[in-house]
Amino acid sequence: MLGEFEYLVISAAARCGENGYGAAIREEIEQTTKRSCSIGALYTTLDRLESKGLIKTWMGESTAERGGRAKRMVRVTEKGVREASAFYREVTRATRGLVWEVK
Amino acid sequence: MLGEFEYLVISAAARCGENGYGAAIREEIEQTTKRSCSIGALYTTLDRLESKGLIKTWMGESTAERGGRAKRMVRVTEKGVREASAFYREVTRATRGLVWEVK
DNA sequence: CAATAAGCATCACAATGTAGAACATATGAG
DNA sequence: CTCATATGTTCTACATTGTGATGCTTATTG
Repeated sequence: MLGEFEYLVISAAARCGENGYGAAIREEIEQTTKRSCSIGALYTTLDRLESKGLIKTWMGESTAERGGRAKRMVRVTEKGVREASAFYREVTRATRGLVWEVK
Repeated sequence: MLGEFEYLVISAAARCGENGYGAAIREEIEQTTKRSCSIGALYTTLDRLESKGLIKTWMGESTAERGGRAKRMVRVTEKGVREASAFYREVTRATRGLVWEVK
């Protein structure tokens, strides 16, 4: 089963779509979660997700911007979608009937 | 942040309410997730959740049933509710706008 | 008291989470 | 043309969580 952070990464990558790459995904995560995501955490997780076949990555070309170094592009695979979906479903099921309100 | 399995355990415990104890929680998890939950996984996690103050456990009294050994009763603390809530909210946020359908 | 049932604790190891330093490569300034 | 600065990625190390197997306790039943 996916871990929670792995889920965050896959979700962010999916949201980024066509132009998903390392640094952008990181920003996306920070925006949606409102907490900081360290560089290391991100790339380590990308490596693991790729080796499990849940995402596919490849080096893009460098762009003509200052510091426009080649980016590591990311795409979520079908298997990745299935796993993410399963994770979400499981969390949803586990929560069914609960309210999580502090009484 | 809570781990995924920790979330399953807290949720199950919350659902069990008054009569939540080790073995019952385990069954609850197996029913909602449809997959098996090993004994070790459960108790190890209960220990960790308790040491983080997310649940409180205590030994109940033994009952007059065959093998009616004393049970380890479990109650989710307010802190536990907050954490579980935060976990759920984060997963929900990360999912916003996504559909998770295999195209 | 032996057999069996229900439940719990412990240990060991695998998988995930997380931070930070180091490295690479692009442009822009002078 | 080379130095400062910006964008991005790789590597390394360690902390936290996930998971299964095995064994220990304490209860009833015959």
